[in-house]
Amino acid sequence: MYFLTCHRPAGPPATNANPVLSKKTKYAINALVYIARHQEERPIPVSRISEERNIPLKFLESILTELKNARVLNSKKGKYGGYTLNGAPEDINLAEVMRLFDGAIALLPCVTYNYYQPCEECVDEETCGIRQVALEIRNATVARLKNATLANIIEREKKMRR
Amino acid sequence: MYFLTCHRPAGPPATNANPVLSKKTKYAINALVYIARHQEERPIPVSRISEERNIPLKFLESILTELKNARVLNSKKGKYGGYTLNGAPEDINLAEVMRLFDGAIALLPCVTYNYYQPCEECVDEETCGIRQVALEIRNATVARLKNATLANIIEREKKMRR
DNA sequence: TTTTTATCCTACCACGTTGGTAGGATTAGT
DNA sequence: ACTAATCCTACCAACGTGGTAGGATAAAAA
Repeated sequence: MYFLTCHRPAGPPATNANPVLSKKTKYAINALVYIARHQEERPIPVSRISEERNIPLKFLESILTELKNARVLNSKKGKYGGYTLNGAPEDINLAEVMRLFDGAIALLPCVTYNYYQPCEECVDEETCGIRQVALEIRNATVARLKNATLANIIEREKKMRR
Repeated sequence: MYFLTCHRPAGPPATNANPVLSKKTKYAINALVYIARHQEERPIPVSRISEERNIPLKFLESILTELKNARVLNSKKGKYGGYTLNGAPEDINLAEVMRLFDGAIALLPCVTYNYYQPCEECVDEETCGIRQVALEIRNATVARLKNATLANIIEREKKMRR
């Protein structure tokens, strides 16, 4: 799978690296995968995930609280408390998580579903060529993100290890 | 083409609309399309594009200068000066423009080509399941963006008008 | 019932990026 | 010389990101 290797060759100075996913979202995904992997045991406390995945404790705390409020996680307070998944690993996907923290998944605000708003500078949205491209990209991206459930990610990682 | 309609129904409060493309990039694309459409005439001054497409003059000025420095546009100074495309409309695509202004096109910094850098929190990049998903999305997105040349966008818009 | 170990809640803040504005220097046709 | 363009430097307000600090609350174990 040659296309999996994309280490940077000699080339442009690599200034402006501006990835789409916020750290918050990445932390959230990492934590969810971790929890999904260790489901059989007791609820998992934030402190453990923080140590194992090297995520700032208090920041991660706020993230998991948010996931709990969104009903992605269950929480149990007190000693031996912690977090568990609210659904099956097959039912939690990256689209959901990204939408929760980073909002819309789209190049343009006018092609989002949950957060629609027009482009101010747009003269005619119905015949806007850029919009069409953005819409196709959005549809393809969302489809892939929905397919990427926690179970799917764990499965992928198992395959890669061999 | 039902999937082209995506106006927002009753639902979540539509707070966090966080599209990927910066205004700078959108302005750039709009300006480029405009210039491509009016190529036959004299070089096109910033002021005209600013008025017609409703883009702040001084801001657009800086954008077009940047496009010129990147050799996407030619400029001609002085009276009756302005901007012209440096290449054919078939040879200027959205991937190029986006990379110029917004940098990498990717969900994660570890799947970018020109701007590669590892995820700090990543334990093992080679077997990272999230990375695989992000890489597939990147490849699909870049392919579509490269296909979206100025000529292609104009063609799309012509079709839509009918 | 006290201690321990969790979640949960509110407030705060430094830093960088975005989306501009202002003012003028330079260049080139008429 | 005038006019109409690009080009260049500097500045700035507002906002989002990525945190930190400190404690209130809850529950299980001792």
